[in-house]
Amino acid sequence: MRMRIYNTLSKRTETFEPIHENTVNMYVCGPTVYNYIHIGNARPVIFFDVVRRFFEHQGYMVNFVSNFTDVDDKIITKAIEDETDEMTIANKFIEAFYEDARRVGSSTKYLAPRVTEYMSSIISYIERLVEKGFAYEKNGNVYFRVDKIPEYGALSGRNIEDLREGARVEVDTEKENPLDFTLWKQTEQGITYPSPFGEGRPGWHTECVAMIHDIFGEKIDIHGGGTGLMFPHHENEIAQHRALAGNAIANYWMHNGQLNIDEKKMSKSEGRIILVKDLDHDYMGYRLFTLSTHYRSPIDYSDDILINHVNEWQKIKRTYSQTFYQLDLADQLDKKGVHDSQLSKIHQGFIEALEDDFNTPNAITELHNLVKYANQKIRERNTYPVMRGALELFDVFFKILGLNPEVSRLTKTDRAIYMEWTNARKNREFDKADRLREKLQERGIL
RNA sequence: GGUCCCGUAGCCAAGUGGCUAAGGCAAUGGACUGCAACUCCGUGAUCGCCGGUUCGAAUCCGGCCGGGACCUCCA
Repeated sequence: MRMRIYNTLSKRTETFEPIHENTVNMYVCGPTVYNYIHIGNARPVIFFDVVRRFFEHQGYMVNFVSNFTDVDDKIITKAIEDETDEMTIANKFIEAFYEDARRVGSSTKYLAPRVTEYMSSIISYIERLVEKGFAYEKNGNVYFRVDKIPEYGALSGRNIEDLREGARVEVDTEKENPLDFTLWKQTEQGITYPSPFGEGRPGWHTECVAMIHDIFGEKIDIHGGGTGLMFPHHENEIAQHRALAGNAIANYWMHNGQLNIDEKKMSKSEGRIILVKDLDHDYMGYRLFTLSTHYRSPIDYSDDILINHVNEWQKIKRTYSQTFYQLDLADQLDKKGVHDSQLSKIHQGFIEALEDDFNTPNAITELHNLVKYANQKIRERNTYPVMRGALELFDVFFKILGLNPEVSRLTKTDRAIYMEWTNARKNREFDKADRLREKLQERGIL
């Protein structure tokens, strides 16, 4: 079976055809580093990590790139507030981002270009847009001529006419068209960079296309990000790249739905915001929660819903560790597992779910099926080869989903306590058995 | 005002024209257990409402009700 991906640009589910055989070149819009990330920011961090893991599992070589926006008004404001410089703020929150990404189980081993490292590329990209007549300079500011791109709006399902009608009264009369967006901004406050248009800063929309152009040198396979970026950010990226290269930069555009809190969009001003670092629950439970809804649907966060998934994760983890420990106790951990028809069926269901536009909820259903099956085998006697097979399958699923049960081999002490407990129960020494049981529970073995 | 999305059991959620509408959490009955926990087996749905298309609709079309997003460099 081939992978199928819903392409926001065509509004259809398409079979994935890589540009280069067995390779996936993908780019995901990263954060503006002026604050700790919130749980909504974590959704793409988790989801696209799974996308990468699954492609890799399917034998693709994945070149994953996700940027850091480290030049931005919000960073400047934050630097002034904290009486420091922009670089300090950016560095601090880049570190914090990596820490949060690891907390939620996502890999941080990928290329993460920063705007400050690509300034000359961004400037020359803008220059070329001006040369070709797609952009114009006014008083040190450079704007993109939206009218020059007939397809403008195709990604987000709008057209220039609708946008014009809906546009609020624009104070900025410098623009030829209120919909034109800023490529370069002449500024006095905060860090500035020299350019042929004067001292200033780049607008937000050029960095991704300039980086993709520089790093990949051509159109990429997948461009991803949150729905909130579809308009105007991704629309503007496409417009710029159509202007220079005549294509939409990426063959497949993927967008993850928004995360809401209590059915409303997260809002800092209304105090409805939860930072990843402040989430006082099991992060694997949070990851499971995120993956339990299809990525394109909005997802609603509440403490109750999260606890629901934290419990779910506890159960999965318990089954995994019980399978692991029982095999360990029987010295069967290093033997090869047997994959019976039931395990094969579960495995196949899991892969098919993910091939179908990354249907993680259905993949998780197969994980539950595996949990049930493993538990049944634990209760039966002499099923070690199948238990070992189940454990191997758990490992495959966990690797793809980025879940980590953190179970390691029993120590000598662990084994000794376990044996003692078994004996105490056999000898009907229940007081002793209860004390040992408590110990085993503390060690997470029971 | 313009554009668009969603409404499936107490909660989360899959399914988007066709066998008895997946799965999980919670609840509850039973089995297992020295007791318990864990686990296993069982128990739950007029698919927001009304109408239409069709041999057949949760799935398509229309209307209504309810919730939400975007049109402001918010993932």
